[in-house]
Amino acid sequence: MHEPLITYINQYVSSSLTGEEEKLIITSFQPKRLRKKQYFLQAGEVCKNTGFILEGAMRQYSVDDKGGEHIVHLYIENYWATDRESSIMLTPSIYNIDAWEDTQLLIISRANMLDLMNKIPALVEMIRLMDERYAIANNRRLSSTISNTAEKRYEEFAQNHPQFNLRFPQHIIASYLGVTKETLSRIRKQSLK
Amino acid sequence: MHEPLITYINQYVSSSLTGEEEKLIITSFQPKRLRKKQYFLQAGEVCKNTGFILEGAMRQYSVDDKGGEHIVHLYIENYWATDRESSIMLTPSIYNIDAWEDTQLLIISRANMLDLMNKIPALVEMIRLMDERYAIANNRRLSSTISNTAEKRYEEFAQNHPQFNLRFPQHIIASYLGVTKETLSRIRKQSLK
DNA sequence: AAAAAGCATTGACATTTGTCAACGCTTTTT
DNA sequence: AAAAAGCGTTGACAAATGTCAATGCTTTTT
Repeated sequence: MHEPLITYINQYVSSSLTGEEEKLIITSFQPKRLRKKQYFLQAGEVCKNTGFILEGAMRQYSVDDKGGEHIVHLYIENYWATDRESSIMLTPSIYNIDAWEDTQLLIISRANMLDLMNKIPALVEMIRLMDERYAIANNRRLSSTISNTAEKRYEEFAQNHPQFNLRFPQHIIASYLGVTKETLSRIRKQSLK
Repeated sequence: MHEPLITYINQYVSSSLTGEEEKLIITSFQPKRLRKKQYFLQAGEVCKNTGFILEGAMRQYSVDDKGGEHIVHLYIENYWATDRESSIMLTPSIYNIDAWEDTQLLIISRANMLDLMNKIPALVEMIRLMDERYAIANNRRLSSTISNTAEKRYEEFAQNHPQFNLRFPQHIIASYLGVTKETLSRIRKQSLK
C-alpha cells in the first residue's frame, strides 16, 4: 500500500532509501480513507496532518462572506494535501480541504514528520527539492494570474494541468483560475472556433 | 559591511554561527553596487547569482509583446533577489531584475551557495525556514489575487507592505497588484472618502 | 420511479477594469 | 536655463468579467 510513497521519495533523492528507512516511513504514515465531500481540514482548525494521495482527488478552498468558494489548490494522486501556514504556524486555518472523489491517503502529523526528518536525511533533501519546485510552480502561477487575461490563463492551465482539467468540473476550475463559471464557459465556447 | 547578512542568518537559526562560519560566509559573498536602472539579471540570461540587499530597492518583472512591464516581485533591504527557476533549472530567465534605487548587494553564485551549505549546516536550516515562509507568503498572495477585487488587494497590500508602498511609485505597485496605474489611481481616490 | 441536486449553458444587464489621450506637476538630463 | 522624462490624475469610451435568472441535461438521492 505504501509503495507509491516510497517510489515518490526515491525519485526525489539521489541515493535510494535503505530497507530500514523504508520500514520507518511505512510505520509513520497511516492509511486514511476519505469519502467524497469528507473534510480533511475544516476552516478554524489547526492543520495537524499532511496527506500523501494514493488515489482520489481533493481541493483546498476558502469560503467568503456570501458563501462563495475560492479554490486555491487542487490535488490528485502523488500530491501532498496540507495547509502549510496553519501546520507550521499552528494557527487556525482559513481554508477547507476536502475530498472531491473518494480518496485514499497516507497521513503523517507534523511532529512525526519532523521526527522522521531527523532520522532520515534523505527526507530533508526531498523536502528541500520539493520546496524549490513548489516555489517555482507557485511563482509561475502568480505571474500568470497577474499578467494574463482569463483566456490566456485557461490556455496555460489546460496545457500545464490536463489531469485537473479532466478530473474536476468546470466550476471548480473556474474558481481555481479566479473567474466565474459563466466566464469560463464562454471562454471555452470561444476557443472552439 | 557583512553584518546585516550575519544578523539576518542568526535570526533564522537557533544556534548562532561560529566565528569560523562567519568568516566563510563573509569571504563567499561579494559586495556589488548597482546604480539605478542597472540590470542584475536580464531576460534571456541564466540567473547565476543570488543577491542579499544591504541597501536599496529592486524589482523583478517580465515584459510583454507590447513592451508592458509586469512586476512580479519587489525587493528592499534584507530581501534576496534572484530568479530561482532560472538559477535552479539553468534555463534562460523570462524576467528582468534591476535596481530601482542605487543598491548595495552581497552576491553569491549558486555553486558557491551549495558549497557553503555543505560546510555550514545552519545555512541549510535557514533556507528550509525561508522556503517555508516564502511558500506561505506566496500562497497568501496567490489566494488574495484570485479571490479579491483590486480594491481589497490594494488594502491588503498597503497593510502588509507599507515599506513597498512608500518606496515604489504607484505605477509599479499597480503592476505588482495586477492592475493598471489608472485603476490604482482611482481606487486610491475612492478610499480617501 | 420520482424527486432533488449538481452541472453547464445562455441571455440580458451591471460593474469593474482597461485603453487612449490629454494635462499639470516634478525631477532628471542636457 | 531649457528640454526631456517620469509620474499621477482625469475624462471618455471600450472591453472584460460578474451577476442574476432561466433552462435542459445528467447524476445522485430518496
